[in-house]
Amino acid sequence: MRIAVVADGEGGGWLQELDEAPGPVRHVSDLATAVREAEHARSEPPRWVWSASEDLYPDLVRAGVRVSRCHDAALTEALLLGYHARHGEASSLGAAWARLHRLPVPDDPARPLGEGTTAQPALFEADRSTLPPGTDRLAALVEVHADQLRRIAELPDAGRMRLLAAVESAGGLAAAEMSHDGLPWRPDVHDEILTELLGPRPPSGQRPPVLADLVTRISESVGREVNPDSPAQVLKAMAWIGHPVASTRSWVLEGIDHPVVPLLLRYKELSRLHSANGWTWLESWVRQRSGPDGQRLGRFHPDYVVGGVVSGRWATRGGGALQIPRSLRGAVRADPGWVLVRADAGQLEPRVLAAVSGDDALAAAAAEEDLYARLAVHVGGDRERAKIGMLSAMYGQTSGDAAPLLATMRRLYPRALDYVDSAARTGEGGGIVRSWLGRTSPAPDGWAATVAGPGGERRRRAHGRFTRNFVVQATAAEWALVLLASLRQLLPDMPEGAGIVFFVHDEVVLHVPADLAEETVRAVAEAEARTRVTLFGNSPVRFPLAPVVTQNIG
DNA sequence: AGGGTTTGCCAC
DNA sequence: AAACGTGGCAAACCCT
Repeated sequence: MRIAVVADGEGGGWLQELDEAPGPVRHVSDLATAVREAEHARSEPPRWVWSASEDLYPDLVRAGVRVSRCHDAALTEALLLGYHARHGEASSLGAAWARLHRLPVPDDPARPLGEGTTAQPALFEADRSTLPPGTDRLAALVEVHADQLRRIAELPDAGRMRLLAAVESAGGLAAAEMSHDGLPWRPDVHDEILTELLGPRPPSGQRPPVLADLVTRISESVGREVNPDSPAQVLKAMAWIGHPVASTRSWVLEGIDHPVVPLLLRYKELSRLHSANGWTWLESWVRQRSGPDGQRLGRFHPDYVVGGVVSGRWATRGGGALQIPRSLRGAVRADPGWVLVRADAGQLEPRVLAAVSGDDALAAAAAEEDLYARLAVHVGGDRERAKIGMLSAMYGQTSGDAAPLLATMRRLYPRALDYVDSAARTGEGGGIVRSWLGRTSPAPDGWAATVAGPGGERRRRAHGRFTRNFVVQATAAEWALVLLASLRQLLPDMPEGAGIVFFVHDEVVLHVPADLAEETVRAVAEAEARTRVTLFGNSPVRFPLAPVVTQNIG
């Protein structure tokens, strides 16, 4: 059963059941309650059909309502446009409807601030769909939805795109829920870590003591004033002391034997921590004082952007949630009486390559807990070299040791290497490639001019590396989406705020009451099994997740 | 003053 | 060892 829904902007909305034929339109004055009731009315919950989870679902979640599944028209539209190499085009409901009626297509609306940073009451803002004023929005939604189902059915791999649309939509739900619940983050622990490394917090605008001291010592070592934050000044300083460098990147400086180098490297490391994730970050992104919205204290609320990356990985807006430095992970702590369950899909991309290419030898290695260790046995070398060889194949690296390693890989894993080499050739020719479920790489724009002009060969190669990596990275992102979708379904009933609280590409973190830890771990294992079979049937490839129950993930 | 670009580093 | 994919972000830099 599918139910189409649009909000009326006053807390209510219109619903319409979609069986073989659309049922009667029903207006409700309390949309959250109506959705909650419909969610539990049947043995199987409905699939909600709406313009965009991003627009409707945060309000529902704030009202304490969670839904099991949905069809997100905007995310689905973007997938379908992408399939036909039309990546840049607008994908909101209004745009899809306009294309259907051969009307001028409106641009997508600029996205409002994320749920993590705002806290408005649940009002179900009427319309971010860019439909023309006066349009029957429910009818337009039903029409676009039917059209999307038809367009999916026409594809050569309809079943795969149907799955992709479903898990992309589920990702939208999971993202809103995670943004709302937030990652438990202890400001006091964060402050301890910063103070330990940087010294006590300075007045705003000043350098922390440890950094200030390093600046002094760097200047003394060079023999004149240097602002290490300025690459230009560091370049001059290095030339001045007789060690000219082409750039001030850490790995370049590392090769230079001079007493100032360790000081500079230490400064870079700590300065990065201070500017990116220092006290200012803590105050901006972790709620420490209660407000009117009732959000929990000590939570980091990243604003996830589903479908924000061409490969299908998620992006985030603000707060840099996908780049939390390892040194700060200790600030992620379970509440008293609760635990964190962390599950990390190790070596995801080579496992994905083994599964999609059907390479028996690589699949055999990917049936093991440590794929690279097995590779090393095959290659007859050490694990580290085997890993470099594999990564070279997936990223298109050619420098350094890569060439001989790649030759070995090609001999041992011919089908796997064919798979990525073929994707690379397609990209070098300006073509498009697809993930396992049909997410499609964007066609390069202005290709003829790009290739003809100066640096054309270099750019051809670069695009080949992009498509080479795309077929693996995009499929890995699909694996993660199916896992998230499965996990949402399999988790036991949980109290408010419990569940998945963090997700980065191949790692999920759940925050649950301690007495639910065991069930949660079982659900993670079950979700992995379901994901593997859903995507790759009876492939021998395994995707070890090794869920760990902890108080902190540092 | 403010916007756009460059540099460099963080994550996977 | 060092330039190989996807990104976000901050500070310096460069321009209007």
